Amino acid sequence: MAGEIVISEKPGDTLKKWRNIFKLSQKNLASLLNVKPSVVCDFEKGRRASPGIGTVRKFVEAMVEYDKAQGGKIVSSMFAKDNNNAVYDIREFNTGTAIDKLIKEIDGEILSGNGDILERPIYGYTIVDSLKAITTFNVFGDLYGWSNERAIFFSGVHFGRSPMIAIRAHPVKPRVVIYIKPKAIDKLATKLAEMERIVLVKTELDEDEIVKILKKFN
Amino acid sequence: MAGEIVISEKPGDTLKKWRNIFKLSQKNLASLLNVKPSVVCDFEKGRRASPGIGTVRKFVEAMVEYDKAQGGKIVSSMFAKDNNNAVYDIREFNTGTAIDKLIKEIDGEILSGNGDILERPIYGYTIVDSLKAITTFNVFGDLYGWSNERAIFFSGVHFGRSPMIAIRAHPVKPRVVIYIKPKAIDKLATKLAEMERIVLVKTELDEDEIVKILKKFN
DNA sequence: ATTTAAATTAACTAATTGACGAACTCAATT
DNA sequence: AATTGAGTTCGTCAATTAGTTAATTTAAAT
Repeated sequence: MAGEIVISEKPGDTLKKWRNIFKLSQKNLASLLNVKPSVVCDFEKGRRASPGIGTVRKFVEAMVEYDKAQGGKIVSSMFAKDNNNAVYDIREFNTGTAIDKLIKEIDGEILSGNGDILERPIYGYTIVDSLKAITTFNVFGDLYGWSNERAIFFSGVHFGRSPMIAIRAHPVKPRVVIYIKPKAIDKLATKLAEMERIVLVKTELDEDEIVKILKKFN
Repeated sequence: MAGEIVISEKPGDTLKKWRNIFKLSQKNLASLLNVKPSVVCDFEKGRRASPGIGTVRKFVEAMVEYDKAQGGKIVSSMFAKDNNNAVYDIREFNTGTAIDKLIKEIDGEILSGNGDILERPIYGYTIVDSLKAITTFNVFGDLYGWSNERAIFFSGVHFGRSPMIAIRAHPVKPRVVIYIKPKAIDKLATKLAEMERIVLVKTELDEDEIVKILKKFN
């Protein structure tokens, strides 16, 4: 939404489009923003060719909040992630974190990967239930946040075979794959990790502990 | 990327993060933008609390173009859609188009849906090969662009059963489903469409013709 | 044909941005 | 110890934005 507005040729048109989707009049939206309706019009008509991102944010937030107050129909149909409880947590960092530093923090054991790959920075992570991830339709598209310079945690791992096969099949690859309390590690998993030059790690911490630790990163 | 910058608490930090991902120095990026390095720094350090979206766009575009010139490594690993040829076309409109108007334009026959639902506006469409869509991992997550107020075209339809079942299973639903040259129409398909209050349509035009027609919409 | 609501336009401030350039810090080389 | 390079800080200034009021046009609905 915000991204579309910024990138679009005519931000005003896109703003208007969204206002319509949220079924708001200019007056209506203006009052949510505590400004006069003419302001809304000016932006939509492109009189302000390049609004500040603060303004865009205000617009977006006002509409989303309004929708939330009405029961959140529109937004919840847009981001149906809630229904998809395969993803346990997903977050982006603002500064890069070296892979080996992350591994140390979560008390991880390296199964595959060495040398300078371990010093590469990553910029986010995803924690996902491997079974649900594979059985659910829309997971693999949403698994990756903004960049693929990230870590993916899999919980509910038996032998670690399926997750690596899925990664192998998927065009976008993470830098690090971490198995949470795996029962065992299949040979093929490490082999595939090597082929893809992905750092493969296991940890005995559980999801909650991991999230708590990763909160420290920014 | 652009969206993340706009939304983030500290746009400067996020800009910096992306500059690092693209492996550019401030000086380097500045020269791509034809400005002095101090300008880049001022933005990253947040001296301009709310830069204009034009500025953000310039930054993003400069980095993406630079990457493209280098072979597009970073961007292509981010957006790996090309590899996924299940999606034939996907686009957003800026203004809403009434469903019945669209149906008329593509010479469609309504199989399910009536009354005021047909006047609802939609804001985009996706054309997808139904077989590939179902066999490919990451399609159903990416099928929807920015809003679900859209039409989905399925090509390669035999009885129209599987696509509707998939839609039934998926948490986000389109407003209109259009089968391109279906061999036949399963009863269950129309029943499911009614249940979901989705307008179901068939057309005898092929993908190319449809795209050509939809180009007119904005 | 009238009325009303919604949207657009215009004229005008005050605040902020977008840009420069010069001076400065802080590591890393040499 | 001197030099380079990357990044930071800041005073300055024209251009633009964010906002106001008020008048005007468009579009719907009686």
